[in-house]
Amino acid sequence: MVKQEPEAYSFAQFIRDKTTAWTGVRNFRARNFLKAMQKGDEVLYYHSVSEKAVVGIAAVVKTAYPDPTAKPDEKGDWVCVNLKAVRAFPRAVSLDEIKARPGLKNIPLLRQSRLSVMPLTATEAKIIKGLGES
DNA sequence: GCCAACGTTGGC
DNA sequence: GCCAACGTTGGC
Repeated sequence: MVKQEPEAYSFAQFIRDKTTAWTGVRNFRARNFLKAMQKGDEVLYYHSVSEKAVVGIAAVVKTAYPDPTAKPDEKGDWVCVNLKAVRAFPRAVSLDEIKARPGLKNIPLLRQSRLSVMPLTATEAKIIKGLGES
């Protein structure tokens, strides 16, 4: 799952762009999760702050490579991945709904709200997709 | 290498 | 707009 403020880069914009480079991640843990992404992996797209809901699905089209927006003197080897927008959910899955699901109690989104890139188990992803596409 | 101070993020 | 949580920075 990746997280983004809709004011900064909304899923609607992402759909229009079709693909995007997921750059600008400057957190070590988030970076490690970026590096772990495999081509074809599904990515849930969460709108933070003003909307607080999972709004759609994307997919990894290119695995981690050096982030072109990172300055050479910035410490850490920052990476980005390329994502493609797959589809918007017919119905956004709100943070409240996620909190209400016992099966989603342990997702990093709830446990560590500031992490911008995080892994989900297959089961967790399935529950959220089930809600969003029902 | 520890820890206080500060900045940022994100939920409320 | 506030504040808690977290990460980062800098003094010691």
